[in-house]
This record gives sequence, C-alpha cells and structure tokens, in this order.
Amino acid sequence: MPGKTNSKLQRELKQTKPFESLSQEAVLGLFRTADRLRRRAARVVEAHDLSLEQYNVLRILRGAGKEGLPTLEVAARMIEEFPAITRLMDKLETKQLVRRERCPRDRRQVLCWITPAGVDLLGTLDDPVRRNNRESVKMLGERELKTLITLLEKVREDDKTQ
Amino acid sequence: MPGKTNSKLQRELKQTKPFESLSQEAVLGLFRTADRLRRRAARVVEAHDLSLEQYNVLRILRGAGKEGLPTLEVAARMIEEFPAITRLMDKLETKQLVRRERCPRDRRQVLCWITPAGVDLLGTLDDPVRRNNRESVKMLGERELKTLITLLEKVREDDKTQ
DNA sequence: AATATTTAGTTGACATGTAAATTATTATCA
DNA sequence: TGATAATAATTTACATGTCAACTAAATATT
Repeated sequence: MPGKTNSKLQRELKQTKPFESLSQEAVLGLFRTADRLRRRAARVVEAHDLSLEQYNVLRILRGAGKEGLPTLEVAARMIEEFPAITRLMDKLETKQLVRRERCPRDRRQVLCWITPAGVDLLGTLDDPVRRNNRESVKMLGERELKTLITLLEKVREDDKTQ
Repeated sequence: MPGKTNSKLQRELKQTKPFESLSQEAVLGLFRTADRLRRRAARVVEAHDLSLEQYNVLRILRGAGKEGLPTLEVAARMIEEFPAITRLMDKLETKQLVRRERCPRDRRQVLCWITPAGVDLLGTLDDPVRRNNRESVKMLGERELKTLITLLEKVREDDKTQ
C-alpha cells in the first residue's frame, strides 16, 4: 500500500516537475549565478586594489556629485546594508578616495564626497567593468536579457522582505 | 558640431537601450535579487540557530548519506568555496550536528558525516525552507519560473570563471 | 524648559569569505 | 629508492556582513 502510493507519487513528480522543486531550483540557481558573477566582478576591481564594496561606494558617491551624501544614504543605496559602511568609509578615506565632513545643518549627519583621485580611479575602471558586465551575460541575446531583467524585477517587487 | 553628434547619440541611446546598460541592469539585478532572497532564507534557518552556510553543509552531508564526504568535496559542492569550510565544520561538530574522522585509506582526507541530530534538525527545517522558496518566487508562474531557471543556467554554463 | 523619543552614526563582538603560508600524506619520476 | 611534486586540510591574517549596545544631536512631548 505505501509502496503503491509512493510510486504513484514518484510518477507524478517525474511528469510535472513539482512546483516546490522548481522554486528551489530557481532560488538556488539565483544564488549560484550571482555568486559566480560577483567573484568575476570582484577580480576586475581588485586589480586596482578595491573591493567590490569599496567600488560600489565610490560609484554611488560619483553619482551624487558635488552635493555629497550622508553616510547612511550611501548605505541605503548599497546592495548590502548598514553599519559596515563606517569601516568601509574609513578605509576609503585612508586611501584618499573619499572625503568626509560633519554636516553643519544637521550635526548628526556626516557628509561624504568622492575625491578627484577617486573619480580618476573610477574612470580607469569604467571600461573594464562595462566589458566585464557584457561578457558576464554575453550568452543571452537582447530579448533574453530583457526577459531576465523583467523576471528579476518581478521577484524583487513582490518581495515583502524589504 | 559636438552638440549635434551628442544629441544624435542620445536619441539612439533612448531608442534602443544600449546593450551595455542592459548587461549592467541584468548583472546588478541579479546581485540585488540574490541578496534579498539570501537574507530571507537566512532568517528562516537562523530561527534554529543555523547560519545559511551551516545549513548548506548539512544539506550536502545529508545528501551524501552513510558514505560521508571528504571535507573539500563538501566545499566544492557549496555555493561558496574553500577554507572557511574547516571553521564551519568545527562549529557544526561542536554542535554535534556533524561527525569527522580521518580517512584510513587516504590519511590526508577527513571524512564528514551528518549525525542523527543533524538529520532531525534538517527534518524540522525542510518544510519552512520549502515554503520560503515557494514564497520567494511566488510572483512567477510556472512558465516564468522555467524561463528564469533556463536563463540562469545559460549564464552559468558559458561562464569561463567556473 | 525639562524629559523622552527619534535619528545618524559609531563601536565591539562574532561569523563568514578569501588569499597565502604551512603541515601531513600520497604520488611521481629520475 | 630518494628527491620532488601534488593533494587534502588547516592555520593565520585581513576584509566584510550583521547584531546589539552606545553616543551625540535633533525632535517631540508634557
């Protein structure tokens, strides 16, 4: 009796791959793929003695321009979040790629800017990074790329995590 | 003259979003999405005092069964890799969820097994983890799920990074 | 105005990721 | 066989992620 039930279940599992395992496959696939691409990207910027995280901070600050950004605003825009940001900024400041100053209008905030040296360094990296991104997904055509982007957005939109 | 060239370029950029930025969008989207889902999944297993990495090790060892696996085989099957595995195993051994023994046939290797307590713990987690995976991608239909899985596989297959 | 709450940021403690150096064992080959 | 190379795993050192506790400044409350 349990044997029969079991084999029927197994036949079902084989015919229509159960939704469970499709979900699992998608989530695991997402993890694996992201990890590979992250390592790949890390190698590009590490050639210039930056970690991927440091690189991201600089990108954000370059985007912010002359205004600069308060520390936690940078953190909020990072892929990863919160208090590690202080230590990251410390290191970037030591490398003279970032400048910090307490905001006079709200003395709780600390404003951050990218330095000219930081801008130069990013300039050097723009091309390799672009190339690497393109290479990382070069096996997808334009249509597939757009589909992937859309599916990923859909997953994020509806995720109550955030 | 440069103004004219520029605006033409800009029109082009607007019409067909350049491949560059599509690639970038896909790669960044992948990072962001994976990070969110990773945090989500971490919360599920942390409720039972496991890190996501520890959970993955236990899953791999459960899959290996009675034979057990050499340490580096476990590492190779992990989403992340190498020497962190020793520390992870140390902790799992302390928690009595894993047992280790030097392999008699090749004394360089250390074989690892999941303990009955480990199997029990995983059993408790199977359901919540399955549920979480399903929830994480519930906004995608079956067809979309399959498409996503395929696209991710395609990216990994052709990635020379390995 | 005095007190309490919220906000911005930092610090400390601990887990993990990664690279380089090290140890023990096994395999190779001259 | 003896020296050398390769393999399996560990250790050390350092960067980052995360949580909890903390400080300082600004807001809100009574």
